[in-house]
Amino acid sequence: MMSPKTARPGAKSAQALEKSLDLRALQRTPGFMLRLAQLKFFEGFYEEFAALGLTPATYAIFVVIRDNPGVPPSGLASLLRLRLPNLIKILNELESSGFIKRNRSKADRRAVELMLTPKGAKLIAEGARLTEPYNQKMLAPLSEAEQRSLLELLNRILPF
Amino acid sequence: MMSPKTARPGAKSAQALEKSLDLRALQRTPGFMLRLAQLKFFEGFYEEFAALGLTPATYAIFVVIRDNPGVPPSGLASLLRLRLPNLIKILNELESSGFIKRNRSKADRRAVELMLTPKGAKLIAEGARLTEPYNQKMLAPLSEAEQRSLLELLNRILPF
DNA sequence: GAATAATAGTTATATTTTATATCTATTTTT
DNA sequence: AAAAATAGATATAAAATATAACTATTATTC
Repeated sequence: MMSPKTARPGAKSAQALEKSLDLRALQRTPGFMLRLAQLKFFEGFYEEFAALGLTPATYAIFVVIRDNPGVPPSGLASLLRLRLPNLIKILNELESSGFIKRNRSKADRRAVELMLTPKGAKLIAEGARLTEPYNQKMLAPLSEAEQRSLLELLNRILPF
Repeated sequence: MMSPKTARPGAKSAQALEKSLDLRALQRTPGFMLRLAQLKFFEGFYEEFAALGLTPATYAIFVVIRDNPGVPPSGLASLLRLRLPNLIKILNELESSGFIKRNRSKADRRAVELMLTPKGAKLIAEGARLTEPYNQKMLAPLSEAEQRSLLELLNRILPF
């Protein structure tokens, strides 16, 4: 078995250095830990869903439209914490790719009602099949009960 | 008492709309909830620490240097999940503002050792006083035990 | 009921954040 | 000694996010 050939005794790899640092203050900082956890989930997401071309944002958009056909862009934007112009850009792409459809509301002709096309419904159905294994991989260090607990605590600190 | 004057019966405010949407799928999606929680913490952070000129990133940088004087930029970058060039830009500002100091390592003259100046130490000490009330505000819906639990679960799914 | 204001959606653009490519100086490897 | 690797830094590109302004429609006000 080959021992790691660290030429100079004092030298430390990035990983070794992390282990030797005093990180206790950051570990007790919820905002920082949330950021790291979120980065981990996003990186994992791109790996898992790359084949389908889904991003975290489009995944959420698809799910909300699927469960709430007719939802307006403004509702979607405020829910997902996206600025409306940035969401519109994404919706334009999703529509021109044939995944969603925009209908003008009859009651208020300014308003737009969003819905999935069959093609969009198929895509998010495929994505949904990857969701469980992906979540399990991300939360692997936690028991089922702990996973539920984490989710519940997160829900509690958020408005809905 | 004035009733909200919604002229047209069918109309819904953004908030009312959120309440009427089916969000159960997203609520069971840890990655999405983590993102929302992180956004909440960041927004709250900017409000709370704006007077000190601290951002989430500079706060973390100060804390790590404070607890680990001599830490190199590369170690800091990998720990905070920042690309080195982006961190360097921040370090340049912090140094030219007199908050941190760069020393060339004697053992390896490529390496840089970071430390706080007295001015920097004072700033993070002031910031530290705001930390507890800020965290309490962000986590207000949770009991003390639940707050500890959330923190522990987050620590468990992360590498260190 | 005509003028005024407000709203939903959209486009264009600016700002900020994040990532990549390249360079110097130094150290390690061969 | 030459070649390769490393730490830091600079310049630049790409991506994400925010602001301003416009159109069409609906609501308000006088």
